[in-house]
Amino acid sequence: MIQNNAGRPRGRPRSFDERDALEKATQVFWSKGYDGVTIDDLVAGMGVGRPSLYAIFGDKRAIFLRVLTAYAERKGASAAKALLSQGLRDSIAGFLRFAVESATEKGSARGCLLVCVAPLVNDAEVQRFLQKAAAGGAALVEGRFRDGITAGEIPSDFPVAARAIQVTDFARGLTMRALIGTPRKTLLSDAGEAADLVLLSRRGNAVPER
Amino acid sequence: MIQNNAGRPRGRPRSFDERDALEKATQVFWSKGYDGVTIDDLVAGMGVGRPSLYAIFGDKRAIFLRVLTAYAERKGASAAKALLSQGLRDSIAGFLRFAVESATEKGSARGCLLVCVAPLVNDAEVQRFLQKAAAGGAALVEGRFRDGITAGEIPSDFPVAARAIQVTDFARGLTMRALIGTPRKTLLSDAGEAADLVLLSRRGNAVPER
DNA sequence: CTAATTTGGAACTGTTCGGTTATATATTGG
DNA sequence: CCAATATATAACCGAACAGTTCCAAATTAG
Repeated sequence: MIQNNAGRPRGRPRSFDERDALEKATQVFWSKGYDGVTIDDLVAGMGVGRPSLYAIFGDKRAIFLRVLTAYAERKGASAAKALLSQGLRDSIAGFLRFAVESATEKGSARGCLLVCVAPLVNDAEVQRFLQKAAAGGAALVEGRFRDGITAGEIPSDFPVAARAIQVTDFARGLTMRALIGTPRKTLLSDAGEAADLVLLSRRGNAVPER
Repeated sequence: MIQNNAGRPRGRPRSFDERDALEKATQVFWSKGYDGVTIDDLVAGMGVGRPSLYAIFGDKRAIFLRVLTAYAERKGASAAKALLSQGLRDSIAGFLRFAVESATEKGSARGCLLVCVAPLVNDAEVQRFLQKAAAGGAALVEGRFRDGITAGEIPSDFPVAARAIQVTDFARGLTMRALIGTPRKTLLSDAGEAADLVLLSRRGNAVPER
């Protein structure tokens, strides 16, 4: 009773790290899609034995939900960081560049779990989650636009909500094109031009570079 | 030997129409995704017996390739038609509106076989096809922009290639959002704003309505 | 009407899959 | 060292699946 604080949990210790196993599961779903993944794929990819997998993580759907939330959290944090660049144009360009880079990273599958694979999962809870995530992403960008207004980088009548959605739609488009094999170079260039476009004022003058 | 021109092909007549069966197969793949579809799904959905299915259409991959090409042809033709509206802004808006409407049609699955489903198919031939289709779509829009220059609707230095790609990226973004359940109304509104955006001149004045 | 031809339906076969069970292994508590 | 606990490995089971075979049904040719 006294010895067991911070002590190990009693029985045979696990041969895997739970977070690490979930990250590996992310790659499995990411590369094969939800329906394309079998339990054996997860067992092999996660380095967790079948019974342990069921006992600790649950079935395929439960694993996917955990993977999805963890992935969304990480990606959301990175995206928010990308938006923090000095200068509005660099922030938006950074956001889109991040989308492209993470969708074309070597050693990982192309595309994005949130953008490309999760939407095809036929599950109400997943769909709700994606709607929340999409709204969150747009809100993040919209917030950066608002800050840009405060900082005088864009006029106060800048249509922040509409442009924020357009930025996220661009991210989706670029990410889907990454999935079909469009080269990173092309997408990075397109991301830059998209950033320029969404910063055009309605009256038409491009936002000046900082 | 003389009677048999235009005559029926000899044995027991088919109980299904080949084109119709392929259209039904389209809906099956569209709603369930490639990996989510079993042969029994196709048998049930197409109204074709299992042995006939294999004999006439081949296996799942072969069916999907036929479905994909037929779908792309139809969709490409419809998209081209949508681009033919009088006035450039109506053309681009019509293109995006068509994307949204076909991705939110009642009685059909949401999203788009080309944009949402096919990119996840792990198949080199499918990927090549999608790259061609993507390039074709962008070329279609770019051609419309060029016509707009000729007609004096946009200045001659309008960045036709970049904006064409942006239009197709918007279409992808809108279509993916349709898939996760974004309401048609919202998407239609966003499509309109996207059309406005891509028609802004680089110096910033919106293209005047015709 | 009969033979030939083609499709349709049902059943069959070997494989893969999801999930569970039985048992061996590693660790803590006493 | 022994009991208790927790994980790992392997094997197992029924269901689902892909693809084929067999035979009945429908049609044409003669």
